Amino acid sequence: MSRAPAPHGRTGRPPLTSRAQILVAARGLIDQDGWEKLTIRRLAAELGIGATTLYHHIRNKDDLLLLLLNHHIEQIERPPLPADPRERVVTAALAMRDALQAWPWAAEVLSADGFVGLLDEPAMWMVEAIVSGAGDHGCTPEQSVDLFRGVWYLTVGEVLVRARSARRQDEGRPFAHRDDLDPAQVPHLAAIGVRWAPLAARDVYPRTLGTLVDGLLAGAGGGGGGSADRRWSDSGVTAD
Amino acid sequence: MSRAPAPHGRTGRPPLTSRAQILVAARGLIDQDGWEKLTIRRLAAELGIGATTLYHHIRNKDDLLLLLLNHHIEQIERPPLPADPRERVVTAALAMRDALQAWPWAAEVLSADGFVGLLDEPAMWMVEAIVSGAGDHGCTPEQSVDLFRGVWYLTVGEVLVRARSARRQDEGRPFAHRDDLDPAQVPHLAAIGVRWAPLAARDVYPRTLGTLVDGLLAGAGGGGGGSADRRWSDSGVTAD
DNA sequence: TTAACTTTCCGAACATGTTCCGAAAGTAGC
DNA sequence: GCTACTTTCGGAACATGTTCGGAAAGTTAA
Repeated sequence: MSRAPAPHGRTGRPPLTSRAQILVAARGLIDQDGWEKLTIRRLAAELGIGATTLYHHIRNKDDLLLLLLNHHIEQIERPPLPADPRERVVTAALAMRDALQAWPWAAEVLSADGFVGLLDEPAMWMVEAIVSGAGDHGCTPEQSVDLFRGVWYLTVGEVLVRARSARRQDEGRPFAHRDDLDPAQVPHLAAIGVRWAPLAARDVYPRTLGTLVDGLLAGAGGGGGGSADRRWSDSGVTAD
Repeated sequence: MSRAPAPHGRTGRPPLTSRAQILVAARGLIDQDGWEKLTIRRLAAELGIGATTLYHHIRNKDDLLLLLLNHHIEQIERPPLPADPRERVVTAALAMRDALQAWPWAAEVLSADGFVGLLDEPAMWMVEAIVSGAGDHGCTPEQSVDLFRGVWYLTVGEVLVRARSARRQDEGRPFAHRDDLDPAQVPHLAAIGVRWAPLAARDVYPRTLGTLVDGLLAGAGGGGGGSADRRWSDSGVTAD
């Protein structure tokens, strides 16, 4: 049942399965039956190997999902990055959001494994684009990191909440979905009442993102003047 | 082994356990051994009942955590809500953040069960405060919901990401924690390098929140004039 | 007392992710 | 060919959340 006859001076039992095969099979199962049906034992059966064998190629299931996510992000077409710093930040953030949102399982990995800091280099261009946009606008490194974090938190929150809400019956029913709200206690919520659901279903991420970015950029580079880029030049990064 | 001899005209076998007892015991276990150690079987053992019996008092484990969260939020002291709309929004948002952040398990429930829309009335004052602040500032109901959603996404993202990051070795190591970043590919990230970690460890939520709220309020009520509150008055809500 | 009926309790069982430990299958040196 | 040695494979087992079917323990009606 062996496949490759030991490529080189490799010793030990030759592998029956490769990590790449596992990823392909996992991807196939997800595309076919949905990601909820992806289970370790099922994946192993699909590959014709024992369940526990998988654990010699992946650390655990979260790790598997993370590998799939990285693979998915790698294959995203990079949008052309605008020269204008503000537009670059917004463009990259939207790409981040779309990459995660198009992925029903992203929420699992996002929440299950921290996710941040676990992405490979191929995903870094989004971060670099945002940080560089901030820097080119005049932000200090500190302010640039703050900007990225703000954008990142907003994005993660949006993707997670909406992904979870969508799985329930009614799309995005945050609060006040029911009409039993006491107008004396929560007058505004009661006034909105059932209108909340359709309102919350709209996609306002681009607008909210733009507002946040504008505010953070204005509070950083705009008023301060040209002294900010000094700290970047310490490391050889110059605004081009 | 019975406890109460059938309070009223109740029929059937008298309950050995009440939901309240379960919540108290769960709370005790969490306070004692940490919330990771809270398991259905352990909780049942602590109560001296069978594991499956719990499922006649709670829907599932997520439901249990949700009940605990609601109970926790109920006991939060409500901060005095400022009359100024903008300050009211910020105050309520900070209260929301603190309530979730002080709770190591919040992230679990947040991500595990959607969470939004599952809170009881006692938590609604935070939402009402934010929506009312927006309304009093001149936002339409639509704009008010958008404002709340922006704030909510930012808050959820911040709490989730930071909770997850904290569990790992190094606090908040989003990206660029390692120094093997290629300066040719990601110059700004490489320039920041290991400085990212301490920068990302700072709490910038209040500042980011303030910026977002200011931007959303300015984009809604500020320029439009006084026509916005017409839609609120349809439902009998007047700015006081 | 007996016979329904109702509600609560719980042991057995299932699916899942994961760990342990030994068997299997190669290569390298003799 | 034989003996190490190394690496992969996978069955058994465990903890966990959860479901199922029926036993247990009451109340009400006859």
